[in-house]
Amino acid sequence: MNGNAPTLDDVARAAGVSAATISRCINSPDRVAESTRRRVQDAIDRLGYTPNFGGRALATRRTNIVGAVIPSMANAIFAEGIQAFQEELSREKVTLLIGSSNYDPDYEFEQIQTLISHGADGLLLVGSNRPDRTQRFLDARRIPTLNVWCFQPDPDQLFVGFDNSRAGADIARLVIEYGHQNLAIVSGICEGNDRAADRLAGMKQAIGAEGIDLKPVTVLQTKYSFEHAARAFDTIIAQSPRPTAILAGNDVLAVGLIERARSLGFSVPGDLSVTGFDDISVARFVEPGLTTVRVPQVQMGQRAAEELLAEIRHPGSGKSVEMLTHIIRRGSLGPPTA
Amino acid sequence: MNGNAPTLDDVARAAGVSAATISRCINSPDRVAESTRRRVQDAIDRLGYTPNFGGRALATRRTNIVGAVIPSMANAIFAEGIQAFQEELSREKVTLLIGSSNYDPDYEFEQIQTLISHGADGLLLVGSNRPDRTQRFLDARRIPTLNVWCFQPDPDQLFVGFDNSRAGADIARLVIEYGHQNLAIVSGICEGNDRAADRLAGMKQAIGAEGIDLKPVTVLQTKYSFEHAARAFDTIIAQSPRPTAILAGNDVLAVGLIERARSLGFSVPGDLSVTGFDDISVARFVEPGLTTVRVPQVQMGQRAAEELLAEIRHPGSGKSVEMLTHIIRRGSLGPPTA
DNA sequence: AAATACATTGCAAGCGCTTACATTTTGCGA
DNA sequence: TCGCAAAATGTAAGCGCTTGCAATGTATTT
Repeated sequence: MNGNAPTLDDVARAAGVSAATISRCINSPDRVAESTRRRVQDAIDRLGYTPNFGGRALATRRTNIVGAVIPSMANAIFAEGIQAFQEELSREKVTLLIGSSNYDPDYEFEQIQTLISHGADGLLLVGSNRPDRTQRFLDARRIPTLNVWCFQPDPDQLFVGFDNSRAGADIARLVIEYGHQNLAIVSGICEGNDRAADRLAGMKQAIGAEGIDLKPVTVLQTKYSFEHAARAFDTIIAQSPRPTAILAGNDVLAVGLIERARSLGFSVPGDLSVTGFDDISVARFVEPGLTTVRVPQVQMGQRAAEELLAEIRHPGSGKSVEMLTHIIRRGSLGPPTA
Repeated sequence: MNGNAPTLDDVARAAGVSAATISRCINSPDRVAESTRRRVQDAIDRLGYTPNFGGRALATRRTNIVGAVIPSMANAIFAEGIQAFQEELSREKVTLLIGSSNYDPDYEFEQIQTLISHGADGLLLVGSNRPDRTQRFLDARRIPTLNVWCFQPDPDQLFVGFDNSRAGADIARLVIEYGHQNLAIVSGICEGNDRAADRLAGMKQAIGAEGIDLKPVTVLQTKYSFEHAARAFDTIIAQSPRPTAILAGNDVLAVGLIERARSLGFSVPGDLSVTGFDDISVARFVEPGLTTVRVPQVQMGQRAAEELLAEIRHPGSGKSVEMLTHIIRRGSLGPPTA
């Protein structure tokens, strides 16, 4: 904190009223006479007073902080959603504390603990499968928690997300409709990442259901970075027969694949089709544009804020909501060339 | 907060000692006998106790929170630096609260106030020119503040950044060295953004110094987005004579320009060279790779954390540090074709 | 064995705020 | 003008924690 911050008492003295009145001025202005309110506001402005957070937290047993732990800040995947989430929160004067877990469950747990001990009234988490230890901690502390980016019909947990598996199946089916028989999948790393796992499962299931033999389908799991995607591309392109389409587990991978393909002289989708997942903003700007699954990030962020706040204010009142994804067709998926 | 959280007193009772001892166990374990410490630790674990943040903040007048206000979370520009900043902080058990200002000075002020009232011990801000109102507030509260992404030799303020103007001049000079005479600049919006303004000023100054007439140089200011860059490209490409090189104010703009150029059938750098600024991760992955100014983000984030913490713990001890940028040459800049 | 130093622990005040309750002021009808 | 309800304000008790100081216990020295 900081030594010269004026306190309620300072303001009270300056305005010639009691501390309680100042407090009321701030928290329920309508319980204070117009004239005093003006005088108080004046003093507040003059002194540059800001309520001390610790004191308030202590007294109300509420912090008006909600925490979010996202897997990564380094790419744009969560940026828009979080931004929307934050905007919605700040409309309600609640502050967002963000931690990032780097896709590591242990680190996620640490971040959660930090957030909680800093008084978060509620938590936004990405995905839903976490270690027992984490889940037990959450349960024990009865922290309102909402999971995004996934959806399960589970009455004990709150979700604002979508069915990754179904979306994965959708895009796989589309690729097959285009006539591709010879596929490869570049997935994110599934361990500890239910979104990646579900997407992959959905893709595989759809591929199998369409009567394509899954065995020869190359499936790679790799980190979400352009570099890793490029390396995955090199592996895949060495196969024979060479796949005519690559399904990527997200757009970062897909863009990495496309860039690598083109810099090696392959044409997309001429020699090779690529599909993505997420529809982040680069998806529209790579050449060719990425055919991908659109995730309603902004809407998801907003709705998550609403439901989480509801749950915080009236436990039990938050509702799970399933959002729909749809496929955005751009140029990166075309028919295979025989 | 949350009703069932155990308090110090609970632990004290469980361990059969006084609250003070528990507190000491946590904060200065060496002032407590080995045996008691074990007993206390036991009780803490058993009860799942976590210190209440508000109480602690109130008692110590320290929150161990530092705040950062970045202009935007929606693109990757600040992501790496902030990530590095956060990692450095968490090594010291300090938590980072992030706000984003959307490049709006008013909103920045609001975010700063929120951060302060939530008890931030110090602040990381991007750039240094802010409205008087903001600066006055900061001064009045004597909040340790550190500015990144820019550098000025000002003993009253703390900087960990670099000279945008010089870097802008550097890259402009390089473009001219390649033989370009007919230039355009697509800058970020300079109002309220000293980095953008400095970069632009540096570019102009270098261009003038190299004996090129500045008047006909098209200078556009636009928002940092692919879309806006694409629109700027359309304006520029309609000029005659058509510029042979476009200097972009940052990589987002540059990538947007390149993508737009290529999708309209122009070759880069054949028909047109493009340079960027920042060296964000896409810069390496667009086709062609972006020739740009490398900003040592990670290093900047780390160093900023160190200096800000120093300033917080011992006011006056934080040091400003100027970092160096250098140009990364990739394929997007080539000689003009006559 | 007494005196001393030091390590360990407890006591209690107070950090800045909210809020139930008590008190004062105001406005209005009779 | 008085009485009374309602509105406005004040009083004071904590919220959970840290920390200076006091009290106790233990080891060391003479």
